[in-house]
Amino acid sequence: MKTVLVEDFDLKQTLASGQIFRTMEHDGFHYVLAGDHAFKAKQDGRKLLFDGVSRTFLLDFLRLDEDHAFTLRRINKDAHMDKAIASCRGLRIMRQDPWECAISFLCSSASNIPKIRMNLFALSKSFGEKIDYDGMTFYTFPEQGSINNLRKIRAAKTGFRADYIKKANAFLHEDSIARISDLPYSLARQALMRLPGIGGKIADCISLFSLDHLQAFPVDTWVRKGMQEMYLHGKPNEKEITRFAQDYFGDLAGYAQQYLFQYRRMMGKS
DNA sequence: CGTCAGGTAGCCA
DNA sequence: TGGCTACCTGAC
Repeated sequence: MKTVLVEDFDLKQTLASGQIFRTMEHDGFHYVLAGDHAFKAKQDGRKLLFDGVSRTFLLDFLRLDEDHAFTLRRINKDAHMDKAIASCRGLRIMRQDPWECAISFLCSSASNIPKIRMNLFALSKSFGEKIDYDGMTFYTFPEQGSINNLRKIRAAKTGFRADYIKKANAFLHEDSIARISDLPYSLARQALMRLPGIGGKIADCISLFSLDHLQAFPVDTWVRKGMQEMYLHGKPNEKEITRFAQDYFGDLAGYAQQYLFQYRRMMGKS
């Protein structure tokens, strides 16, 4: 078991913030499946115990290489943010693989976390490769281009999203992903939105969680409600919400979104 | 049983 | 541009 010292980090909170879905708890550890990695981790105060991946991978994946206190100071703009930060302080935005992230959020439309999770475990089992880790059997996330059988995509209970997934599989090969990864935020967003099934919200999730565009501000139904109550009032449309958020929170708008959203979920508001 | 989800596309005014 | 609605499926 390896150890790394962490500051302003909360593993549980980070893994449970709706960024990734292929996780499970077992025997006091969090097991995380990401791409073809399987690892486990456990936090004890400032000590983060982990096994299964290199320290380099872990620090990058969990964004432990950034000065998080600085990030939090920059997004702490008002009393709402101050409260959210106080209760979610260790939440980090992870750095996922864009391909897995795209398929994950294609599964997310009009769905919920348990179901998205089920879809992704099923797709991995169907198209990925078996890996035995720590006495358990897991599956890697399918390689780019390999999710190419509509019948099997449907068998993963993806419903009306199945065609979107198949088309994304055809388009998102190594070259196109590399090209999109090199684009600035607004162009990457536009490029992603050319794929069927990817609108503004999903494009923003992919931008924020896998392309290092921390200014991306995904607006889903919960964020819309929250922003309406806290900042905008009336009936703002998605464009107005986004514009406000990016003006107000600046280039870390996505971080602010994660905190407001997570805080709201913790408070159990609906 | 209906209703409803962490959205999007397609259709219509 | 703005306002509908259908869409698979599982969970109340």
